[in-house]
Amino acid sequence: MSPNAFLGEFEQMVLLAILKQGEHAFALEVRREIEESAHRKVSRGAFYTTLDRLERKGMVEWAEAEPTARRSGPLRRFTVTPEGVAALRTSRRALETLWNGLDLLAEEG
Amino acid sequence: MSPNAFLGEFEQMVLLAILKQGEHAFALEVRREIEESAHRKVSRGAFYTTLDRLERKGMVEWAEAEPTARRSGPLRRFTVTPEGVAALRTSRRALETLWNGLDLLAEEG
DNA sequence: ACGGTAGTGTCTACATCGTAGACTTATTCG
DNA sequence: CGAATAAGTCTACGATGTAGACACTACCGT
Repeated sequence: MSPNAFLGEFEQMVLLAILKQGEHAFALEVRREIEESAHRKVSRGAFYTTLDRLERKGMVEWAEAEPTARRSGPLRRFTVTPEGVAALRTSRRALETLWNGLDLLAEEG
Repeated sequence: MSPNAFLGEFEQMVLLAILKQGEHAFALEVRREIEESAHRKVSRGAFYTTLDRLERKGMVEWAEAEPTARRSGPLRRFTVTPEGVAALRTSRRALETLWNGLDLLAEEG
């Protein structure tokens, strides 16, 4: 994979939300996870566009699942690849290092 | 301030690096701080462009300083505003919440 | 003194990421 | 059947990330 495995912040959130749902997460649950954790609305467009980009980077994979209720079309279940986990780690470390020593700032308000 | 106080990842890094340098940080030192912490090159263009955008958002302020050595033109010293600190906190919390419970993933490699 | 070199900062241009909303297709309910 | 609902696709555009060429000034060596 390209060494330029940079991840945007929203991309990180999507990856993390998938991981939190355990293997083979469903879209709806992932979106809900992000909305609750980040306290912000996530539109379908934003969500799927980001998911597609992550797939193109090889950080996410998905498989179809059988429809279960009130749905149609292909139902996807997502998984984060090892590359995705590695990229996540890299991004986190960079920020952690910078935050190091400034943690007091993170506590207030 | 606008509710749209979103910060990109690089913007966060710039803000944090300024804070780490203490009040009135110099550009060179801030850049170096980022390069060392994130292990990546930071071009002048990327750096100043981001700084200007942060200033427009009211998250960074700067003042001129007297030249000290081997320099020319206006020498700037940067400061993060309270709004900047608040935005930083918000961004951090969103990701922290998502990382919560996945910390094992951050440790390996 | 003069050109080379280095330290700042500006400007332009483009790639990538973030985001909304309309559109499509298919299922359930009345 | 038609209305309401759900999952996913597509298009388009604004916000961020990033590089490199320019311009200006100060120091150095010859």
